[in-house]
Amino acid sequence: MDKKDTGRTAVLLERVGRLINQEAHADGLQPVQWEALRYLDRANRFSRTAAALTAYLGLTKGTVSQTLKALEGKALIRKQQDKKDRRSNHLVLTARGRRQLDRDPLAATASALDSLPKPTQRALAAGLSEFLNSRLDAQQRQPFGQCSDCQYFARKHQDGNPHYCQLLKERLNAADSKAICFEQRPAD
Amino acid sequence: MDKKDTGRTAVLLERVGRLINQEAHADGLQPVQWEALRYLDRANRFSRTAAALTAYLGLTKGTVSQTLKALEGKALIRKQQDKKDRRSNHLVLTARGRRQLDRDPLAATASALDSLPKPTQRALAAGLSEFLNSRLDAQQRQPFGQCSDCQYFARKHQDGNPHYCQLLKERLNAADSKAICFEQRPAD
DNA sequence: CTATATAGTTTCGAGTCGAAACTAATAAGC
DNA sequence: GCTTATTAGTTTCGACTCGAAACTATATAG
Repeated sequence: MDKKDTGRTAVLLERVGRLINQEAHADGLQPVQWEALRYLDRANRFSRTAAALTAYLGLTKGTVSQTLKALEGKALIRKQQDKKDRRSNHLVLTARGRRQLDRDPLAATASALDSLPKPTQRALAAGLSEFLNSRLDAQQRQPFGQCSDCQYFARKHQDGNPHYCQLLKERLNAADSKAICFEQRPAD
Repeated sequence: MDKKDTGRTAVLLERVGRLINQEAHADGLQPVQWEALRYLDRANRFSRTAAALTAYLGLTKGTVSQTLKALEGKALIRKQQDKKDRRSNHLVLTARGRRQLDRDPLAATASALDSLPKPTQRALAAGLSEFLNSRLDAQQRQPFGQCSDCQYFARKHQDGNPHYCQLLKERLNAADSKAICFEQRPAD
């Protein structure tokens, strides 16, 4: 693979991104609105805030605020004020929001991926993940990896006890541990 | 790789697309404007029209018309009326347009790709290409492959002569043959 | 010689996005 | 305590993308 080839691959990435974006218009939702719903579905309870979503998407907070307003208007999410810090809101998927995710247009992408040969699938996933993380790192953006792959994650804190986050000093149940977290820092 | 994994990969694709799009804002040009310049740089002489670009991008002709107007306003392209069919214009990169391509923000993407391990690079390129073609096919969109990989391509039409396109009935020089074509249909 | 198809433009309205100014609540310095 | 950041989030504005639909002009088919 010489320089011309990687240029070719970069164009390929651009085109695939554009294609997916075009397919992501569905049910009257914008691509970025779908992305927000997906995020809220996968983020752990510490990460379901406008600030974390802003970091995840790499947009400005003003832009994200508008997206959330639109989603709230469609009754797909709800804002719930934090008891301790009354500046901040927890974003909650409504039942309707969860139902909306059943019609996620990204399912078409996933099923197209699924019809590729398994080794191709694995290579694609690994390559994309490596590329994404290297770019996020270069831009000093957070990786938003899984909680259980984090350096602050203590597995089975004490025997029989739940897992534990040494940064946020919080207990983590099984679901929490598989969710993505804005504070996540990959272990090694 | 089960269904959940492909869902994960689909999200990865979405995020990478979004990231590249964000990086693609440079020099006062919009991502789609860069994409048009790149297209015009790679398309053969039969494919450098608004109609072909419209098919390539998968947008409506009205939208593409605006993009081209903007590029013409910046003196990066020129429209040149076809002698035979006066409805249609040939799009020509100006010298300035060609110089603009030297500052293509996609170069950052390419160099990030280049720093991945070679096998990862190859797998990524192959996987993306396979995925893209399968989606384009599903949407009945043209693949815009290289002229020389086309079923209408006659290599060295007669000994010592240039290559030849059996669809457009035109001679093809070496550069033409490596360019992308809106009429391209992959051989087998 | 009219019908229709094709290449492209224009106008409009809805939406994304960043910049910057803004409110309100919390944390930090002294 | 009291002032001064800092942080969470909203609002407003302007530039831009995009699709839909109506439009012009040229070419082709019956």
